Amino acid sequence: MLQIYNTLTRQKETFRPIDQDNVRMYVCGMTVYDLCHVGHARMLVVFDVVYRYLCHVYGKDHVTYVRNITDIDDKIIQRANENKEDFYKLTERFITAFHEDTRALGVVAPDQEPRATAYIDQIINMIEALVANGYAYVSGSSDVYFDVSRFDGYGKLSGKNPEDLVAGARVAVEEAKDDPLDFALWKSAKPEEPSWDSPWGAGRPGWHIECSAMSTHCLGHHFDIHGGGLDLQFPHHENEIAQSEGASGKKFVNVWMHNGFVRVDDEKMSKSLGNFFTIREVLKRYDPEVVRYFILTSHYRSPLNYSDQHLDNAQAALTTLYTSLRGFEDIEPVLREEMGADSANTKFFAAMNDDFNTPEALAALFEMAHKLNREKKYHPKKSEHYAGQLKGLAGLLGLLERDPEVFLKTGIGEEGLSATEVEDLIAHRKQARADKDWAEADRLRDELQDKGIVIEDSADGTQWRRG
RNA sequence: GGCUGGGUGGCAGAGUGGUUAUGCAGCGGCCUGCAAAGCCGUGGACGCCGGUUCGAUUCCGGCCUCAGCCUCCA
Repeated sequence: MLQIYNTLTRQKETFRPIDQDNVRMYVCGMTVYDLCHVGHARMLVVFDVVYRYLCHVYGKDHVTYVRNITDIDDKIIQRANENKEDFYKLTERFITAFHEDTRALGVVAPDQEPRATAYIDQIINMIEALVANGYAYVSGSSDVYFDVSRFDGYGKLSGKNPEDLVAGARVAVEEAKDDPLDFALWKSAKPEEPSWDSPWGAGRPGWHIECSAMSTHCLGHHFDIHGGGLDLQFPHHENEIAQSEGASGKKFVNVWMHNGFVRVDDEKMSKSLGNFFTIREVLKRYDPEVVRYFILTSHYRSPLNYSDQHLDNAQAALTTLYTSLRGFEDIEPVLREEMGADSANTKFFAAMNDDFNTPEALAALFEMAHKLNREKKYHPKKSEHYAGQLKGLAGLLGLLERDPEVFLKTGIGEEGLSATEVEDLIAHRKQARADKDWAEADRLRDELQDKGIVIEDSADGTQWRRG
């Protein structure tokens, strides 16, 4: 039974889909005005694993994953103005870059990727419904605001109560609002800004309403899982609940999931602190699977500290797993979840069923790799069987999807020796060894070592990898 | 100030009322021409102070401390 921690109830719950034949998940994706950084990578990878696992449990055709793109908001307009660039061109540019990054990271494409600007009609309809239901009002400046005081239970997701929020509000009170907690649904157009016609005049949607409109339009008024970064919990997701339930009169989402932050030197990685690393920067120095492994070494709700040392560690660990698969290049991934299957398998699924405990699941992968290695010499059939299972389980995490030889022999970033140059030096060393010229053989090995090539001799010959 | 969530061995990071996390690094051994890889074995931990308990890192209370949200943010 899959257990998921629900932010709404602050406890782990057995996951029961509304409809087993159509499990529905929505995740707040990117606001596209800049390149993605490692913090975004975490969100993408975490929910990619959730999606993969749901597909495993319920079947690929029975899961619908929607991850939106916000392509109109204050930051985008601001950035477009700074660049003196058309806002549409700006967002196109960063959507392209975003897709390149997700592909590089092996993130499975969602079933739908709605863009806010394609949902203006639905957004307007929803705002009209909110006005009609008495949850929204039009200000003197023709902006439309959500009236937080009208919505019972505001704050239940983030564990805040509206009175505390008012007391601690550091928000500059906008004249047009009745109450500082109220938030904009529709912003009237300023000169030189992109705008759309609406019953309240030309303008553009507020940020929060976009996600409510896109998610309910794609998945219905009531669906299973809504995810996103911890920083979206308040106010974004709180507002989504208020808007969606206010407009439909139905419960919005059953399970809310929030991933923790990536930190740098114990501080949140963020644009404003300037301590971020973009995905493409990191991928110049580390294999994408290394980055994915690194992200999965901590539980998705825990903080994750970013540093080169941690990436190096992840690389070493992943190399160990790939090394165990050497010689099983064309192995078929095997997935067996039945009871009584071997312990590593059981441990893996128990871990994943326990709120996607990927650190435990990775530990199970190493158990499987050990079994595989132990049997390699005397029971190759058994070993092959474990190799298939290892590939199958790792595949659910998006790991070990490459050919081991390719992974082990591909260098990232630095130029180094070419494969043929390496093979050439190894051939020379082979001759030296045949001549029992150990000094020359060791000299060649040291030479390779200096250039980042690790040599491994065995009865079948010499293997090499970049280390 | 209000609200969340943390503090685990050299590093990272799970978990548990009494028994091995796991990875990287270390140490001993096997294997090897020597290595590497692999295998076998091994040392090392639960912020502080109380309480509950036969027994607490694990439950309860207090304290210290860190991070996050309360403003755009994955």
